[in-house]
Parts: sequence; C-alpha cells; structure tokens
Amino acid sequence: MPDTTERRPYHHGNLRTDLLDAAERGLRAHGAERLSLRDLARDVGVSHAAPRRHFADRRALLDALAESGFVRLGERLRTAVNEIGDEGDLPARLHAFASAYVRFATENAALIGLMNSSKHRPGATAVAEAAAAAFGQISDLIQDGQERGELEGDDPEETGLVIYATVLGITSMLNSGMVEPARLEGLVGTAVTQFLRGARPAEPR
Amino acid sequence: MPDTTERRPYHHGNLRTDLLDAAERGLRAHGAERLSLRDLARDVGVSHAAPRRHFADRRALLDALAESGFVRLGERLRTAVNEIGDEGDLPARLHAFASAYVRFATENAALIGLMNSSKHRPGATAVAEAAAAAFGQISDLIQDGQERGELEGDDPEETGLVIYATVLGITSMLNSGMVEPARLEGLVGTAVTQFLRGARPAEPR
DNA sequence: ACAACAATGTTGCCAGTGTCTACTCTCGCG
DNA sequence: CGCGAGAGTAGACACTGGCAACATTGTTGT
Repeated sequence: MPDTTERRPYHHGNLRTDLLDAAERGLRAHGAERLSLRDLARDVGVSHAAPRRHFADRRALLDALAESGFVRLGERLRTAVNEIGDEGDLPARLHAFASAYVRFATENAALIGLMNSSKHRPGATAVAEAAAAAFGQISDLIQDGQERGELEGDDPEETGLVIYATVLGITSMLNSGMVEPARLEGLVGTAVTQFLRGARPAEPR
Repeated sequence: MPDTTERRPYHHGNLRTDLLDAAERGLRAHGAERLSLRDLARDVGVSHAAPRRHFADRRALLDALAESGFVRLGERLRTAVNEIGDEGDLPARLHAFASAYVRFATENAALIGLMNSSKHRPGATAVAEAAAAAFGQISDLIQDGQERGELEGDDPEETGLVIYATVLGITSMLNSGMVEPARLEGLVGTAVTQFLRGARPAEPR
C-alpha cells in the first residue's frame, strides 16, 4: 500500500498567487480585518513564515489584493462600456459604466472596501496607478461626449471624477448598510439621469 | 516631603468617556487599525481589562466612536445650513451643506473612514440612527426646494441620497489619495452646480 | 559535472493583542 | 451596619505579526 500522505515539494511553486486567492476567499468570508497571514499560510499548506518571502508585510498583502481588484474592476468597466457598441449613445454607455461598477462592488463588497480605504503606503504606486486606470475610462467617456456635442461642460476629468465619486458613494452607503440593496437600481438610475440632465447642452429658446 | 506618586482612586469616575477621548486621539494619530484596547487602558491609567466593563468588544468601542462621529457631523451640518439663513436660497444652502461635510471629513479623515466602513454589527441600531439623522437633513433641504418650486424631481429622499453619496465619494477618494486636497473646493463646486443644473425646473420655451 | 549562489520554505522565538474567568475594592441603599 | 451590585484588577490562553537563523531547492557560470 503506497503512502497516502501527500508529499508536498519543498518549493510550493506559485505561493504568491495561491496566497492571494486564499486571501480573497478569506476576505469574502470574514472581511479584511480578520485576515491573518498565518491563517492563509495554513490554508495553502505552508509554514507561517513563508508568506513573508512574497509580502513584506500584512499591509503589502492587502495592497496587492487591492491592486488586483482595481485591475479586474477596470476590465469589467471596459467590457461593459464596449458591449454597448462603439458609437452607442452616451446615456447608455454611462449607465452601463455605473451599473457595472455597482455590480462589481456588490459582488465584491469587502474587496471594494479595501480598495477605497487602503491608504496605500508611501511607495505603493502600483495600486494608485491601477485605480487611475480604472477611473480614467469615465473621463474618456465624458470627453467623447463633449467632443460630439452631446455634453456640455469644461473639464472632462473633473466631471468624470464627480460621477465616479457618486457611484463610489452609493456603493459605500450600500455596503455600510445605510441603504438597502433593493434601492440600488433606482439610485444609479437617478444618479445618471440627474447628471445627464445637468450636462446636456442648453436647448435653443 | 509628601508622596508625589499620585494615588488614583479605585474607581476612575468616567472611564467610558475618557476612553473614547483617548481612542479619538489614537485614531487621529495612528488610524483605526492599530487602535488597541490595552493601549487605551494604559493611556487612561487603568488595568488592561477595565475597558471591558464599558465596551463588550473592540468592535463596540469602534462603533461608539463612529456613533459619536455621526452625531457631531450632524450638528456641524445643521449649523452650517442654518447659518445661511432660514429663507436663504437653495443653492447657497446646498453648497454650505456639502462644504461642511467635506470640511468635517478632511479634519477627521480616519474617523470618517471608520464611520463609513463600519459594518455595524447586527444589534447596533444606535450608529445607524445617528447616520440617518445626519443624512436626513439633506432630504429635508431637497423637499423644501421642491415645495417652493426651486427644484424639480420626484422622490426627495432618493435625490438627497444621491447628493450625499456624491459628497461622500469625493471625500473617500480624497482620503484614499486618489485626488489631491487642492482640488477639493473645485470638486464640491462642480458637483453642486451640476446637480442644480439637472434639478432646476425646465425653462418655458 | 559541479560548486557557488540566490530563491524559497521552515522552525523557533518575542512582544503584543483580544477575550475570558476569578478575584477585589468601593459606594450606596436597605 | 452589612451587603450586594457596579467598577476595576490580575492572571491565563490562544492567537497574531514580525524577526532571525537554518534547511532545501533551482539555477547558473565555469
């Protein structure tokens, strides 16, 4: 009878990604606060000090998690907007953007909380860049609309920032329990239409 | 020579409030994550298990902190709006509201983060109520505007929620470093005017 | 082929922490 | 006056993050 005790190799192979996966599961299950490096090490089947080779710090692990979150969020937003069609009307694309953001945020509540709360340590430019990339898309959208005359306004980045902030705020209120999930759809709807009403070019008298 | 070792009484007197004060200082200094009950106990000069008589849990302490934050925020918002004058024009009052919120949030960055991230435990109705009280003011403002015909729209609570979310989102982006402090003024300005443009009654053709 | 070396994991340790239980002190009330 | 409830103390336990010293493996230059 062969030995059933699985003999793991000394080198795990891809500890880093496995740790991140386990971390994300833990995040989803118990929140970021009680996410312990030692626990993750146990989950992956590795000694308690092993993670240190890949993450200098608990904070570093969380930052990496946040960064990967921003990357995936960015992808989701991009595909959501693109699915509408390249020359689709702006309102639809805006709504798709906001809707996709909110969906991502509800499906990954703890992760989004981590992303926003993460006061990334001084050197962590990676997470900031990923966030900027995700956010930048809306500025492009706005600029597009302005160039085509569908929108009025001056600074596309500034207005984009405001929209992004609105959606972010909505999900934040949702995740902290200030508003019930059932109201989500309605909220993003009024937010987007409110914005569009405010940004449309003045009708000729 | 008299004994200089201050003889503290066995009963501290008002441990609870002193702990909260110390906690707020710690919050401001080091953030919520590294806020240790034992540390607070030391600060106040009391044994490490004493806080337990007043806060069942670390979480309970944080919740109490968040609640007090909402109460104070509510007061600040109220006075800010009232200072404009009882019959003052709506744009000015809205701007005052948003401005006061943002100011509070920047002056108490860590606290506001705690307030928003605090997924208050099941029983904690107190913090939710305090939050609702703070937020409710904007709904009243909107409703007022609608009744006087200065604003168009249907559900005042819903639009109030959207505005609140916008301001909340702006401060969140600020505190997480996605936007520089210098842009704050401009952002709340465009947010408010954007909203007002969208919510004003249609001009007669 | 092989020695040196850099990566990657492991064990052991330390200072802290939150929480629990049992004990002690003090004040106020019958 | 005594005594019980409230408020603070002391000790223990399981756990955590971080560090240092050691072990094992993959790689690479010669």
